Amino acid sequence: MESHQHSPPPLLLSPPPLLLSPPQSSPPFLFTDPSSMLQNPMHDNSIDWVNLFCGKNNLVEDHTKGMNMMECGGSLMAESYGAVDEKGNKVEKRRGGRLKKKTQPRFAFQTRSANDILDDGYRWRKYGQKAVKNSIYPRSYYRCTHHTCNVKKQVQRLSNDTSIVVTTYDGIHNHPCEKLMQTLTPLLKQMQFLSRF
DNA sequence: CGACTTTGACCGGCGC
DNA sequence: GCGCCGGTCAAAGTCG
Repeated sequence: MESHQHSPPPLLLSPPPLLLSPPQSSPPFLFTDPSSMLQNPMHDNSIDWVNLFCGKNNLVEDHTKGMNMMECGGSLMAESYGAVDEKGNKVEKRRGGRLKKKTQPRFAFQTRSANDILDDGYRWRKYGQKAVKNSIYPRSYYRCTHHTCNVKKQVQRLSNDTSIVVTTYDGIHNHPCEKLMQTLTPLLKQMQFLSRF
């Protein structure tokens, strides 16, 4: 690696937690037009987490969809804040359309990709696939393969726009992202070494 | 041979 | 009560 006179950007010196584990630290937002993520040099269809949390964001509430819409980093995202029960507690749909008290954060991403599997750096095991109503494409169910992690995600292609894949995350990873750790570990080691001088 | 995918069965809440 | 529907299970199959 070429040596530089200038110090590395602050991002590399002190990577924010979201770089190590995006879904863990990111707010529950949903990408609806993630054109900027395609420019991410790491993966063709991965999320550009860095761009996402930089810049000025415009927040607009959409009560009809139970979402906060936000423009950020060239992407349109949405936070699903879900339904509210009679006592004002947050609830969310669970299996069979049942409602339960919200216990885990849930956030979704819409990606324009030919590939159904969003490469988010985590390892997933598929545990089910279902045909869903009003969609010609099945919904796939994945669980994080990390033994202590209980995060799930659902992947479904939109029937009215077949180029868009909706990925819904259920829960928070309790471990760092393997891929990003692999990428960052050599960098961090080198920087720790250099910082001793 | 272990990790992962596929796929049909099963479960349980909801609406009628 | 019953059927529908979405989510999960688990056995069998596939892959590297």
